[in-house]
Amino acid sequence: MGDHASGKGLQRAALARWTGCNLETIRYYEKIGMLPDPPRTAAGYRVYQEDHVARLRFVLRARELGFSIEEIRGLLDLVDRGNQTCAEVKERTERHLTDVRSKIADLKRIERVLAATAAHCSGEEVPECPVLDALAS
Amino acid sequence: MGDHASGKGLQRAALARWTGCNLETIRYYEKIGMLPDPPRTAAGYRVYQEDHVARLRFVLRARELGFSIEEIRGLLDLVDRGNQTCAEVKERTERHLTDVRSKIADLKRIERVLAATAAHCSGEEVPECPVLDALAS
DNA sequence: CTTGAGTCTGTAGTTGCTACAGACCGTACA
DNA sequence: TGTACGGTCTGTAGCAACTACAGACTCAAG
Repeated sequence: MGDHASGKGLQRAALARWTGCNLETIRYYEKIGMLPDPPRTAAGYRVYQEDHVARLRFVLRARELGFSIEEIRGLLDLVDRGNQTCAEVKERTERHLTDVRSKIADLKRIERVLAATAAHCSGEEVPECPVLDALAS
Repeated sequence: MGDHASGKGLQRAALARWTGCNLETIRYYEKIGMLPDPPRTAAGYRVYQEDHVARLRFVLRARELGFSIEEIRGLLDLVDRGNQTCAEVKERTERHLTDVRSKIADLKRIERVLAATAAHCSGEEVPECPVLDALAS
C-alpha cells in the first residue's frame, strides 16, 4: 500500500494514520468544507498530498486546543486570504483564551464541591449520604 | 394561573420557573425517564407536585456538577432503592472528581499553549503569525 | 480466480438538549 | 355568547462534532 509521503499520495487510511485522525472524520471534515476535496483516482478513491496533511494537522491541533469548527473556519479563512493580520489572529486567540479560563474556573468550582461532599462521606453503609443530600438540597 | 407551591400543583411552565429549568427540557427529562410521568388533568395537562420539584432540582444540580445523564440515572437509582450504600455514592463521586480534575489539567495545558502563542504576537500587520505557525507545525 | 482488505456512498446513531409547527384548552374581556 | 390570547399538547427536526454502520465496489496477492 502506498503509505509513504513521497510518491503519488496517500489514501484515506494512510492520511488517518499520518495525522492520528479517525478515518471517518476525514470524510466529515471534507463534507463540511474544512478540508478541500482531494483529487480522485479513476475508481473514485481520494488521493491526498502534503498540503492535505498540513491542513488536517492544523485543524486537529486547533480542535485539541478547544477551538470550535466555526472558529477554525475563521482561522483557515485568514490563512487562505494570505494577508494574515496578526492582530486579528491574536485577538481571536485571546478571546478563546478567556473562554478556556472561564471553563477552568467553572470546573474548579465543581471540583471543590465534589471534593467537599466526598470528604464528608463516611464510606460506610449508612442510609444518610451527604453527597446525595448536597445534590438534593 | 396556579403558580403557587401550595394548592393543587404546578403546570409545566411553573415548574420551569421554580427550578430555573428550560420548559422543553422538562419534557425531555420525562421522555428519557429522569423524571417520573406526572399525573394529568382531564385535558391532558401535566400537574407537578413537590416531589417533582425536588427530583428535577437534583437532576439539574447534578448536571451542573458535570455528571452525565447516565451517571445521574445511577445516582437516582441508588436514591430510589433507598438502601443507599454511602460507599457506593462516594466511589462514584470520586470517580467523577477524577474526571473533572483531568479535564482541568487538559484545559490548563491548552491555556498555557494559547497564552504562550498569544504572547509571541506582535499584534502588528505582519504576514508572519506565531499562532498560526504554532497550529501548523 | 478467489479472497481479503481497502474504499466508496448515504444514512443513522451519539449526548443533551432546544425549537419549532399545528392542534387543543381555558380564561378574561366586551 | 363570541373571540382573542395565552398556555399546553404532540411529534419531529435541528444543533455540535463526530462515529459507525450497510451494501456496493476496487484492487492486489496468492
